[in-house]
Amino acid sequence: MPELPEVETVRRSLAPRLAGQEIQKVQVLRASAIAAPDVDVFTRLLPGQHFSATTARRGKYLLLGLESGGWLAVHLRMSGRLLLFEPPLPLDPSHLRVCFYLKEGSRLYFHDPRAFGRLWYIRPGTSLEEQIPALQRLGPEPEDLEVLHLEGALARRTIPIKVALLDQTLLAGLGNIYADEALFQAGIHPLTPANQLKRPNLERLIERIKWVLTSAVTAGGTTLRDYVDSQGSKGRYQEQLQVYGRFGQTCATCGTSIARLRLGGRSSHFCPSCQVFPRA
DNA sequence: CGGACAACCTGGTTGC
DNA sequence: TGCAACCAGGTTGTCC
Repeated sequence: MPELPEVETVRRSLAPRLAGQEIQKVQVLRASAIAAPDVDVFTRLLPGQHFSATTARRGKYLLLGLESGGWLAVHLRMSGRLLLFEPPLPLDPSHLRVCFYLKEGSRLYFHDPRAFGRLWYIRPGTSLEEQIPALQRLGPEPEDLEVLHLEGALARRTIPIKVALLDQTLLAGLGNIYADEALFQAGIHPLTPANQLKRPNLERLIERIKWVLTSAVTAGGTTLRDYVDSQGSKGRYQEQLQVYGRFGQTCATCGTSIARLRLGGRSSHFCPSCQVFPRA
């Protein structure tokens, strides 16, 4: 489900409501939802702790600060949701994976039908990178992305640019929806070998990536099916999608029928006229 | 190292 | 209607 804009929207909707709240009890309904430490340690160390006003996001990882100096880290993967509500539970209880009972009465729910999502408790004084190895391999945030970095990272990569954009070690936070949208806006065909893109094209691509992600954050993310923020509100960026999920519909720029192909196991949507495959 | 692909899970949609 | 096949916003591990 969530890419950078959705994770960021969850962070913003959660931060002010969670700050200062004390965890009274933690109930883990599916052990595999806890990546680290062991479930019994997780449920023992968190009660009594207070959420601080500090939250952060790195790529698609959401980081919730604790006053102890520790962190609760969350990756929503495909279908995860973090919701802060007063009881009763506003969701299908069969997909509830973790429940944090807060002292003031509300509850923080980790709800995840597909069960790919993961939570970590990072002890005070322990580095996030130590507990979450993927964090240290993460590429730059899109807002910090510079053309020289991208050019260097792609120099030996012959994979399609679309597949490269989904590689979180290259660039953190982009997923299938926004990769398709950014390539469309940059006029780049998704099959273009990554190392064939020259600097002007890369500059345009970077600019469009930043634009798409910023616009999507402003719109509160994209809700295709499941995604909602921590208050249950849907995003609105789906109204602005130009290619993703629009197979067979007309391109708003030129009227050509939007095409779809399978790349790296995922669907890619593009306009065959606006996004021209480079000639050898 | 780069690249292709299966695996992890569950539910919704499509097609016969 | 029933049921199999395929699809889904992500990441990781394995194999060549």
